[in-house]
Parts: sequence; C-alpha cells; structure tokens
Amino acid sequence: MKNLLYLKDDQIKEFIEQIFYVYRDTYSDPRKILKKYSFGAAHHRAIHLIERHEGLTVSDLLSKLKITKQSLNRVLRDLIKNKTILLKKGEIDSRQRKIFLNEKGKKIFEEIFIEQKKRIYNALKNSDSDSVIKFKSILNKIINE
Amino acid sequence: MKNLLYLKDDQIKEFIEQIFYVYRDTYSDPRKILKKYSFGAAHHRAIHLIERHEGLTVSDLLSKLKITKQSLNRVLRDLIKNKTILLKKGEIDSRQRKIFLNEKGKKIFEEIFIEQKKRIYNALKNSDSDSVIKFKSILNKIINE
DNA sequence: ATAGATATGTCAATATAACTGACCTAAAGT
DNA sequence: ACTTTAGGTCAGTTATATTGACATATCTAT
Repeated sequence: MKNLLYLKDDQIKEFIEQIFYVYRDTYSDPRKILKKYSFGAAHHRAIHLIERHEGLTVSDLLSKLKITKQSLNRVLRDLIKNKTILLKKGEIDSRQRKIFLNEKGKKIFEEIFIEQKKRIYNALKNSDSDSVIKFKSILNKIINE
Repeated sequence: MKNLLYLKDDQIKEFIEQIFYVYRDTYSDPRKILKKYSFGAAHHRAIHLIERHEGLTVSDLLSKLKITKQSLNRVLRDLIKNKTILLKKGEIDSRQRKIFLNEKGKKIFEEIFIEQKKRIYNALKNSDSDSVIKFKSILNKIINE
C-alpha cells in the first residue's frame, strides 16, 4: 500500500467510524413515521429501494439488500398486507415478480423521505457542486470496490 | 429549500441509497473473521469504537452506538468473557468504567481492520488529497446535522 | 418433449440484536 | 441527608436475520 498521508490507518479508521454514524443517523431520522405504520428499518430499506427502482424483481431487491429471500419475504408480505406495494408478473418472464409502490406506498415513501432528506440537504446546501460530485464519486468507488 | 440542481430530490434519494450500500459493504467485509471469535456486527461496532477512543466510558460508548445500556451490556459481557476488553474504574469519578482493548483485543481489532480497510483504501488510493478532504467534510456535516 | 435450471414462495427452527420496564448498588453532587 | 448519576442486571418481548428443506411454476437447452 502506498504511504499517502491522507491514507494512513488512522484516517481510514476514522472513515469507518464516520460511515457508521452517517448510516445510523440517516436511517434513524424517520423512525417515528415508520412506527406509525408498524414498519421497521427492514421495511424502510425495502421501500426506499423499490421507490428508486420501480418494477425491480424480487431477486433484484435481494441482491441490493443482501439478505436471504426468507428474510425479504416477511418484509414483502407485510408491505403487501398493508397495501404499500404490489407485485406484477413479468411480461417476458412470468416467473418474475416486479415490485411497485402503489398510491398508498408512494405517500408513505414521501412522508419518510421528507424526514430523511433534511439531514442530507442541510449538509450539502452550502457545499459547492464540485464537492458534491466528488463525494458521490467516492461513495461509488467504495461500493464498487 | 434552494433549488440547486445537485440537490434535487433524486440526487438526495441516490445519496440515501448509496449510504446504505457503503455501510452494508464496509461492515460486512470482516464478517468471517468476526465469526471465528463468535462475534457479530454488534461486537464489531463496539470494538471499533473502543479502539478509536481508548478509555472511553460506558456512557460515551452508549451515546456513540445509540443503543440501550441493556443491549450494550450483553456485548460488553461477551467481550470481557472473551478477554478482548477490560474495564478500569475512573480515577476521578469511580462510578465510571473506562473501556480498553487488552492485548488480545488489539490483535483481534487488527485482524478485522485489515479486512475492512481494503475497501476504503482501494476506493481512495487514486483520489487526490483535496477530494478526500471534501469527502470527509461532507460526512462530518451529515453527522453533525 | 423432456430434463435441468431458475424465480419465487413457504415452513420450521434458531440466532442475533435490539427493545421496554423494573429494580439495584455505589459514588457524586448539592 | 437527599437527589442525581453511572453502571449493572433480571425478565420478557420484538425485529430482523439465519439455515435447511421443500414446493411450484416457468424458462432454457438438448
């Protein structure tokens, strides 16, 4: 490993710590709203990914969440029972189930998102465009590493 | 809210998604090593914070983890039983317990860290110092928002 | 056409990590 | 002396994940 000052172990340890805090805070802000619908963190993550990738299949969602299908199934069952999402058979491959938010789901998502966005928005509002682009680029590099 | 192009809702939704992936991947890399010691994610987070803040008190750790003391207590008990950490009475305030990694704990931490650092290191090694500074600054803004 | 692979769903048991609520001791602070 | 704080613990519960086995429908390839 190269001996760059800004890549000393202490710096990396600090990043690992900060990543935990960022995740912890970003996903805990809308907890009260989720509770209103008897949803937990697992439902939240699923709803977010479904909103971002409307029509994704069950296995798409599995590979994004990286949990087992048995775990996901509980969550999807809850969301279906609650009329938050709906599943449509794939037209090309009818084994697939494509997942969509229905109207109620979209409203719940918006309610969650309003709470959750504040933290990110306020953190970025005084940053210049270049900083934001670089921030995003590093996040992507970490994910695709 | 200002109507900056790079702060549109879609951009913020993407950040929320990326933050999840970054946390998911960064903390799942050393899972096998943790399992070797019968530790889980909760032990990992505690060990990391203790290494970063040697001598922190139980309540310091609680406020970093943001879990209940009953939850933390299970984790600390396991770590003590395993001889990974030790608690010392505070000299000034003897109600406090200051938490340290002992020799075994330091070794386990290093083993975990070697696995965990790769992802961050590889993501940052080709970034310039300015990008890394900006990345860190935005992480901090998100946490302190 | 049929054999094998894939996408999804489900049952059951278990593990992990969190929660609430109650209660306790020891040591500070006032 | 009284109250507050730091920490520990018991008991019960909930949320989220796991492993393993098995079932069904559909697609793909020979």
